[in-house]
Amino acid sequence: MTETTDLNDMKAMLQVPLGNQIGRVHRLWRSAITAAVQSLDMTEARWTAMLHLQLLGEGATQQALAQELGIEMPSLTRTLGQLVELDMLERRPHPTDKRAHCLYFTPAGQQTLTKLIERTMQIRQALYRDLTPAAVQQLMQALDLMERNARTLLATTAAATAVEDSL
Amino acid sequence: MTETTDLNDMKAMLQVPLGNQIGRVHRLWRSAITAAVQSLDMTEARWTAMLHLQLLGEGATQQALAQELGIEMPSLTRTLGQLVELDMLERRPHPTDKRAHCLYFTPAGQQTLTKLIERTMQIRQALYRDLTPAAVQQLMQALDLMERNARTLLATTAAATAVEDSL
DNA sequence: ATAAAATACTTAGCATGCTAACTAATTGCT
DNA sequence: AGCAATTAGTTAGCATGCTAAGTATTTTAT
Repeated sequence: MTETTDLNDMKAMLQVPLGNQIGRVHRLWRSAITAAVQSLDMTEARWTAMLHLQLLGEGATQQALAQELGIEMPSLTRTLGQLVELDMLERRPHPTDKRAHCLYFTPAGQQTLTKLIERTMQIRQALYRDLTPAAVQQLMQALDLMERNARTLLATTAAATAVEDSL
Repeated sequence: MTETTDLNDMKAMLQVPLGNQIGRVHRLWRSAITAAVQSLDMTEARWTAMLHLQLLGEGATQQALAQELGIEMPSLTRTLGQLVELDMLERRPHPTDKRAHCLYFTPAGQQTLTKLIERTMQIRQALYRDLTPAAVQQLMQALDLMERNARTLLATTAAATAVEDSL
């Protein structure tokens, strides 16, 4: 009996469009942030870059920041260009590597950062409403697992699919 | 002591860049799918529309499908245009409402759908690897909660921010 | 019965992710 | 030392979400 139930559970699990739910929550979360910070000339990509630069510490390279954010360099390049244009950040030459740039906040950027931290804290609070710290923890762990699984999958799928289609 | 710990937990929770993790997993999940179905001329938006049309049943309107997908009409219009172009779907006039279109699979669309179902099942299986059905369930519940919270927040934030900024 | 409001859909254009392809600098191998 | 491979960054262009604004139809309210 238990075994049957487990199998059913497993089957049911595969029907759940979890990926879509993740996408939906991501879009909503993005909207919520955008609404809260647009008056600071900030968009999702911009405030994310600002906050994560602070986490890494000023002086980080673009490469390091891209890694931290989990996005590709070209995506970041565009956003950083905007932030420089807005006088939030500046790119300084790397002390030893002439290819690399190091990122620093401008005074205006520092001010904006402070407000940003305040507001995103508030938004997180609202989004996590009714979620226990334990639940957030679990959520994070489950997402980490899915991230690892996805990376593994990506490393192997392309080739396999090509073979399959040639049949 | 317990109280202090709870407060610390709460504070720690607010530091977690969960939103970013959600975005990251979403992008990876999208990549995994795209890799698996690109040989069918399918992209994330396209296969999602196909599968959810099947869930709703043929004959659904675009509006109904947009709701099911959790996206806005213009996003869906574009994707449906592509699917019609690819001879996967057709838009037929609604029997009573001249504004609306009803969606149906073409024979080619039916065939593609079958393969799509197979492959996405496989991918889900891979992504859920090491996650128990209970964990998936919890993940889904937590995401639902966050979705509701985000919707509530969105309904109120814009106005509040405007006021705050005027100070 | 008719004018106003709402609804289904489309079109146009922005934001942000991506890959592909390029330059310039660094590292590594012989 | 010198050429090949790698790495940091950029540019160009696609995919897919969005909002704003327009058209045609339907519903609602007077």
